[in-house]
Amino acid sequence: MRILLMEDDAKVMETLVDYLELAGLEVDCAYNGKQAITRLTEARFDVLVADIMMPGMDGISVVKQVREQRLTSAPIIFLTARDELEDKTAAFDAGGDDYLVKPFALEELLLRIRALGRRGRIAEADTLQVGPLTYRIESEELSCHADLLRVTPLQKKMLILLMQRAPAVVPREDVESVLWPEEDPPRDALRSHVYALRTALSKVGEGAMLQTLHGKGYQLVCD
Amino acid sequence: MRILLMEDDAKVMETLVDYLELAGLEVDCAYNGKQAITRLTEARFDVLVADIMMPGMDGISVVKQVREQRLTSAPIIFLTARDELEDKTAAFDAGGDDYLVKPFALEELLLRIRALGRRGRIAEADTLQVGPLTYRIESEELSCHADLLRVTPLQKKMLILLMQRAPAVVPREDVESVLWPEEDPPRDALRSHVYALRTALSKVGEGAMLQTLHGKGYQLVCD
DNA sequence: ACAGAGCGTGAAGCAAATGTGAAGACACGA
DNA sequence: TCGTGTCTTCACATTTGCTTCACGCTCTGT
Repeated sequence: MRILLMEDDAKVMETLVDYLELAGLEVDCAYNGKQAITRLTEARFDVLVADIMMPGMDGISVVKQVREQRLTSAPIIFLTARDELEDKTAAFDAGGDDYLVKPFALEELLLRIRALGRRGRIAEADTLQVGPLTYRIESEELSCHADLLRVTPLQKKMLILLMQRAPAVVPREDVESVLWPEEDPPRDALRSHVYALRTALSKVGEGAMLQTLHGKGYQLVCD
Repeated sequence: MRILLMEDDAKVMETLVDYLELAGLEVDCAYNGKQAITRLTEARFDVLVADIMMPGMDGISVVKQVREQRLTSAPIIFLTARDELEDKTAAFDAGGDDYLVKPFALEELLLRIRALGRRGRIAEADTLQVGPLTYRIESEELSCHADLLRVTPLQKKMLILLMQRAPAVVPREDVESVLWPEEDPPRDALRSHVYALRTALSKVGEGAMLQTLHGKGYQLVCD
């Protein structure tokens, strides 16, 4: 089971990682919200564990963004030092699934991770499919019909995002914040990448799948 | 959202039922394990809430049986007076999804019910339909009969509003405040948009659906 | 029936968003 | 060091969508 930890305190992080790895989980770390979002676009996780108090962007905002952009459907467990009902409400409203108040037993965190992970893992797929497009998650291969799609890393990231959200319209801002999580998005780059991706899709006869919705964003359509 | 409560204490049960029903949930009661299993074979629930201490058959055994027999895949929340880690381990092992120690705030129970219920719930209606018109909410596609309806964003917004309220008459002021929520509505724009929308509907043979009520507003009619 | 307001119709104009393609900037490995 | 692949920028063309305007028709109340 793969876990993503969001925690700014290096010491706490180390304790958590040690314990969870000892328990046989694969653990990945993010020390702030931006790192977390980046990791989420790169890999798949079964459960997210987020400290609510983090510098720059608090955990709740991160989770809100993650849920709104549907970066993952994995369950999320919040950690916090405060035991106030308002905090809990905010956490659950943001899309959290569980809430642990410090200090807590590490065993209990493990229990709750396993309980939530068990739930989501049932319906996990190993490929993403939209019409003739296929993305094999393990090998990270993109293909259309039977042909391998040759695209650059950024274009691949963009196409995967569109496939994850298909057939929904993905706002341009969402695409930008996934492609450039750290900095401000470059001025005209997105247009060029969309153009390039569409050209690549045209070569396998599916250029029309990538639609622009003027003023809104982009969308993958079938037929 | 439908909840099944398993609780042997009638007083506690009453408190829980009152609170949860006030919060808008549909609540069903079982005073022991056998009743619970019976109810589970009769109806579908989104979340189960089980007191661990119940006479005859304790909550954990009930849940074990429920999970083994796959009577439901709905998430289960345990209630208990004991805050021992072994109890929690047993609860999660049995197939529980959450664990609340008495005394707890009713609000917190509600939060956790909602968090878990949200996860499993069947998707809400995903299309809007008025006569031959269909709006697929996820892909944001408008179609008439089988043809895709090509309209501009503002026209789309207007048509969706009319569909949502159909067959009611929508006052012009309402349309304007939806189309231009921030500023004052432009002087003659609405008329042009209605005209354009009606033209678009005519192309698929449904121009007559969009009716004008002189001095009142607009309306979608079928036949 | 009459005046005035509301509405239909179609064209025109404008600003913003997007498409397009080439050229430059940059990092990285051979 | 060079070459390669990738990302970004820029300039220009094109499209899209919104608003305005002019003109004539329709409806409503008196």
